[in-house]
Amino acid sequence: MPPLRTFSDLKVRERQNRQNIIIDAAERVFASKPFDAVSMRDIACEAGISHATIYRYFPDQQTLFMEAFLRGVEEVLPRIEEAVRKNPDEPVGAAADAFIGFLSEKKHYFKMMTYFMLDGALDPALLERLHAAGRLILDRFEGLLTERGSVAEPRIFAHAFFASLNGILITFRDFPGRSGEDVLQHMKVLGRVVARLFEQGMEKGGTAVEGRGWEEPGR
Amino acid sequence: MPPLRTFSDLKVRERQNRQNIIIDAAERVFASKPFDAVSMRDIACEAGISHATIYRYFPDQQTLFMEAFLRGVEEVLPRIEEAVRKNPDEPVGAAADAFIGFLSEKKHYFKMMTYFMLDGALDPALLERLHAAGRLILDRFEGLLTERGSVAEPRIFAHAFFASLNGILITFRDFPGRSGEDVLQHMKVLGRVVARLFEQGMEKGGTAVEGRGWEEPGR
DNA sequence: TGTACATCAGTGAACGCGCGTTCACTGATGTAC
DNA sequence: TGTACATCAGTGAACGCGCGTTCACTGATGTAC
Repeated sequence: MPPLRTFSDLKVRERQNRQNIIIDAAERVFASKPFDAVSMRDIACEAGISHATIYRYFPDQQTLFMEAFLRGVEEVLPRIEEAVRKNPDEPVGAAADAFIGFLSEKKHYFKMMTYFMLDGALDPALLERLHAAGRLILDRFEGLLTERGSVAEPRIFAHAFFASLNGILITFRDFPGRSGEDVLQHMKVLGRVVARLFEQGMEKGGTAVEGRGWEEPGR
Repeated sequence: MPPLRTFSDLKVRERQNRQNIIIDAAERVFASKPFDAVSMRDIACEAGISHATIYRYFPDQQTLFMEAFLRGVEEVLPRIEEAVRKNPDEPVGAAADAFIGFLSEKKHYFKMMTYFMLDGALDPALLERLHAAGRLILDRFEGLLTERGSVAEPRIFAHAFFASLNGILITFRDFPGRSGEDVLQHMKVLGRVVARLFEQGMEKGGTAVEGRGWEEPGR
């Protein structure tokens, strides 16, 4: 956080603080009810302001949602780093564990990610921010995998690994009649299985499946 | 289809036909616009009836959606069988390919599946039908995997494989600035990578990751 | 053959609701002269 | 010191919309007597 030198700086900071309070409120609301049921009025109520006030800080709902989501990405990366640091003998498994643990604990981030991925009618500028965030995670996964061995197309493996972890989260979250603890345990087991398979694949080396190259947009 | 012996049979059949027309219309609407944007009025319009008429055939929206979705499951299984039959030397990869190809072609089924999995507020009876459908697919995947080798907990591997394929679909569908053909190609490559890793894991044998047992509900 | 009745597909209008967003306005604070 | 003005956070009411669902009703068909 840059120091405050002028009254003008303070004004900007205060505005940012107010924006943050709204995002905080949005996260709490997202955490408390299904995604579809979250309205601007709910968020405003949680933040203790009128719903009209939100529009003084965010141009529309999608932007607010995206800001809230991007916080999740900022948070998950340090979690992965920490897990890798603590488990140097099985970094991929630890990363999978951290990823699943975090997105399972903070379900609203995952719900938002799924929503954004699924609906597709996002403003292009917001979409680019979403993909930039995805690329950060892919970069980290690719780094972890290439430490275990060398394949012709490591990025493909990173894509597949990332997708697998997402799939575990979407397929098994909210399994009915299970405690949250059991579900988390099961998802983590699946994450370990996948991580081990990818590690073995990297150690075995060789080429990825034959197929055309694939450039991520904006890379 | 059972033969028609009585006028009463015919009446039942005709009612089923009308239900099917509504479900057909629903699928066409789902295929044409984002999930959130599909309304009962749209579906009625597509079927050429008043929206009130739908309620003479389905008690509510969720039930109609679920009926439409379950058709997808009925369709995907034969596709998998056919792919396996045609590619006896790499059944897992062929199954992954068929699964991804089908759900990518019929995007609305996948959208519905994601919606149901994500939102969680389903009627219990409908939820059970959803899980029964999932179990059918898991059974088939488990069978394919165990043909390649033996592990302590094959069901865990089937779960992870199923989840990975779902993850590929949700993570990479609607990649912006790509033709549908490119995206499908990429997803299929990822599916092959995952399939090969699972095959290798099964061939290598051994135990799944340590973890508590996991019983699917209703099994 | 004729009449009264039952069944049921189908319908347009209406209900009640909640949504995202906008607007005209208030009121507090700081500034220029 | 006082006054006119500018800025801007915040607001309640309203707009316009579309949704899922229900309701009272029509009209066609078959049935009982």
